Amino acid sequence: MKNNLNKEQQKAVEHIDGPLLILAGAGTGKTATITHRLAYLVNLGIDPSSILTLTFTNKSAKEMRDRSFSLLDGSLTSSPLLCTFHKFGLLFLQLYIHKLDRQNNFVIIDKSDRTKILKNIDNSLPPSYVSSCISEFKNSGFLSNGENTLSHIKDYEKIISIYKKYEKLLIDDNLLDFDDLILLPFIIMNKFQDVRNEISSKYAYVMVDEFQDTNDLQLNLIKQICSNHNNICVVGDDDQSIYSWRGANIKNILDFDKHFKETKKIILNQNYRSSIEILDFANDIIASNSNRYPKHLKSNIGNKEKVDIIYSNNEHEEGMKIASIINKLRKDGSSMSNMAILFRVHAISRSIEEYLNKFNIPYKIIGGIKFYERAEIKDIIAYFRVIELQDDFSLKRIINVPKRGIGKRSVEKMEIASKKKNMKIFDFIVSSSDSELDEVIGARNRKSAKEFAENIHFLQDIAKSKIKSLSYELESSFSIRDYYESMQDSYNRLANIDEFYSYFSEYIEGDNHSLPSFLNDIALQGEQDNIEDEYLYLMSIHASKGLEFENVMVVGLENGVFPIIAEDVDIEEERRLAYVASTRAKHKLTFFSSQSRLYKGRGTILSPSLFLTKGEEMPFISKKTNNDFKIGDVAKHKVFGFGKVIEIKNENNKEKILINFGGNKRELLSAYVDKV
DNA sequence: TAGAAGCAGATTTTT
DNA sequence: TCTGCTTCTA
Repeated sequence: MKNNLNKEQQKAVEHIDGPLLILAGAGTGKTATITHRLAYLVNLGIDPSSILTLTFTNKSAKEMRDRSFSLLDGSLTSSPLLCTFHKFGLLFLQLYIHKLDRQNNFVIIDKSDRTKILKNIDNSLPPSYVSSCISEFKNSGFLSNGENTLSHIKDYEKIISIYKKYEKLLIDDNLLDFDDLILLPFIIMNKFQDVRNEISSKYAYVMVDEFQDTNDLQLNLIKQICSNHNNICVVGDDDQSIYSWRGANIKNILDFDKHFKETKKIILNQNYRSSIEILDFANDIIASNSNRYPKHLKSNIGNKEKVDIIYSNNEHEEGMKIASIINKLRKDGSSMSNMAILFRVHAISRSIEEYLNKFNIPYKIIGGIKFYERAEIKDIIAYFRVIELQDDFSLKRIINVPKRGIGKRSVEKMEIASKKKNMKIFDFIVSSSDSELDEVIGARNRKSAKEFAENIHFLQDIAKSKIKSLSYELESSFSIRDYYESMQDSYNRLANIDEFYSYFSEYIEGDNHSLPSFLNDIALQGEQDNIEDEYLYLMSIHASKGLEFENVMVVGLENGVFPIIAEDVDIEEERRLAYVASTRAKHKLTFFSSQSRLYKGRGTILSPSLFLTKGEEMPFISKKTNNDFKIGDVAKHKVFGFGKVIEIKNENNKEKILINFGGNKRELLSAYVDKV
């Protein structure tokens, strides 16, 4: 097996039994190490199918699969399982969900489906808030009928009651949300020792990527899987833990040796990505954190390109500067995809876009609505699901799309009537006589419901006999194209649908690929944001994790923007974000900081981020008391200069003064203005 | 049932 | 300031 690993990486690769924690700093060859280890185990004669590797994203699962398979030169006798946590949960539940008296023809719902369901149950609390509470419950191992440690939550009683209704609805319709894909496997293994033993002996070697991002439930799941052997190898970087707000618990990696006794720890320090200058800066930032394993990244790449900090007076000046720098790089022949613009909050990208447009710089923003979250795609998927499963949830989505007169009330009536008969709505439509159905929804709606069911039956036959033409037949049976054609934004919608169809036909032509497996696969499929050469990419720092660019520009380095300053914000996590952003850069790193910015609809005066000033100056959260201004006093402001105080008022215990700066009147908090 | 008008809320979003 | 959602109106 060819390899050019360093000593520490090699040590990690050759560790076989017992818990191993690999602390891999940014750019230290984490993926190389994990994939080499996988190949190493296989080359020792260990059955590949007994090796389980878990990741968080489809993208990294694919990358690891490709890399480890290429190391193995096709010498595999069986396949190692290398997939996301959620995919593992899905595969598990297909085999074992019957233990909970549920069937394995479940449908996976996404976040917006869940919000919609919650809204229908009770709209008196914000559904998104309830949704995140439910996630929190599920991810801390809370069961709908069990105990919990979260009773301090606001509106607790009410949320629990919504939660119980929600769970009942999921069970009745055999739906699973994303959290269930982890929670239910945990519950099953926890309850049934035989299953736990079976799984643990099947997967005798377990690896987990990005371990710093695991939540409590995932850790517990891993413990179950490893209960027979403790052969657990995790890779991660506590300094890159930036998902605490999604339940990720940094303690999982910091206290790893408490969870798994006799852990061997290997630290990868040698960075192969960034220049010394960039690493010095990044090391310097992260060194201020106390919740971390002390470590210091090293690099042999010196290029004498300093880390730049560029200040601007406002966001326009900043946009202009960024666009001209990029334009110059482009003229010098640099590929657009070698550069990236990163920000903490999407809201500040607008002003930059304005100037990129002015300079004709082609760019793309990563983030926003994902392909599979688009309404038109979800509609088509719902049709496919009705064809395959006839589940109520999908049926309700499309029974009136395109409009066929079966409105909300009619659906409600059918739902009640079908529940009485313990049937799916679809089966109720099919099996009821005309007069029975007329009693529920009236003759006119009965006609279109029956017609709908006939069309679905026809498509079911197509799915069996010539599945390749399913999308074509779906189009013509339901005039779906006409429906979207009439909508605004029809061009994009139709293009999305076409893309979906072509993905479907590609998929279906593969080996052993059926409609059910297609539906399961796409349920967990995120968008593959492939970086294309001809575009400059703009993205949040979160979205940049795992990527690298020659030239990285980070904008909005101002207290209150980055770092965000608020009561519930963990400044250490903000610092980790600064660390992640910095370590994306290979050759050149530039920070932009503006003295004012139009933010949340207001022109705001801002001070340079404490990540740049090392915390020497933090007026945004300063305890400075109000100045004792009088009308007529001369005041000095760091940006607006000298002016005369013309009005003083007190609002919410804050002194505000109106100052005349040479004809320009501005109202400012007096704590930000000096008396002269 | 589409469009207007009014309103709150604005951090990140691997599955 | 802008967006997305709810409520109102024709």
